[in-house]
Amino acid sequence: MGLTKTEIFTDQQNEISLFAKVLGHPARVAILQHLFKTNSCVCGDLVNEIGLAQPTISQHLKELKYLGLIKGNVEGTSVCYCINTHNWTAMKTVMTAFLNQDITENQDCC
Amino acid sequence: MGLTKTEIFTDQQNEISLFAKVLGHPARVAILQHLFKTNSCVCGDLVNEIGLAQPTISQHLKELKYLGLIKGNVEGTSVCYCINTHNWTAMKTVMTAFLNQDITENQDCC
DNA sequence: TTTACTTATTGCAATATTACGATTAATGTT
DNA sequence: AACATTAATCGTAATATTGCAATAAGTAAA
Repeated sequence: MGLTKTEIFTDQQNEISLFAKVLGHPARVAILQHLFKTNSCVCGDLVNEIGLAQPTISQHLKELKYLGLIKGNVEGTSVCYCINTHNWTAMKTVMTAFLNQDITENQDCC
Repeated sequence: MGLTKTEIFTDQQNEISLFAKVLGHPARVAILQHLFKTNSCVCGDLVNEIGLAQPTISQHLKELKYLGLIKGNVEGTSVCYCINTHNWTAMKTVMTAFLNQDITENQDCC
């Protein structure tokens, strides 16, 4: 099937998994790290920085944009991409809450 | 192709994306949340709790185990699964460091 | 307007993921 | 041993993802 049954999970579970999924590819991790490092960036830079073809990078950027983690503005013939700090912070809040679930002393039972 | 070019990324980028990837399915998020909530759990409980078939749950458990986030011990005819707190903490450290990258004031340039 | 430059989109091939029925393996019970 | 119970594995179908060549679309400069 390859089709995730999202309807049987809570909105929260689906939200966490969607955020995690978009971070689940090293190219997208690399893109985000590069945007954090340089503050501002055009797509061409990313094609040079990362070793993937331009259409591939463009596709990854599209996914990051769809989830709202980055935004892009046209600047002449190129496009300036950067982190959407508001949405990044919101994502961080969701993910951190999940990662910081209480590990009680009863864990590691087996 | 469907084949990720891991060789062109850093070990850190690949590690982050692997952790994120395993969290990138709501069933695995739900399994982890259930293990956190109950401290100890057999697979049968998870099949009842989550609405997926037993082989599907078993497959998701296998992936979580492969990444080291959970461990399972045989207890009679059933298997007791629980969070591997040591590895969970290690994963949390890696992911938190990525999520907490500095957002400088120069961000949101576009 | 022609040319150059940059990014997006399309189309496609290859691999990966998700899900589950059927079966197997492993253990406990009678 | 025969049976019951539980989880893992196998096999398979359907969908998703990744990657890129080719092309299109958009803007700037000559």
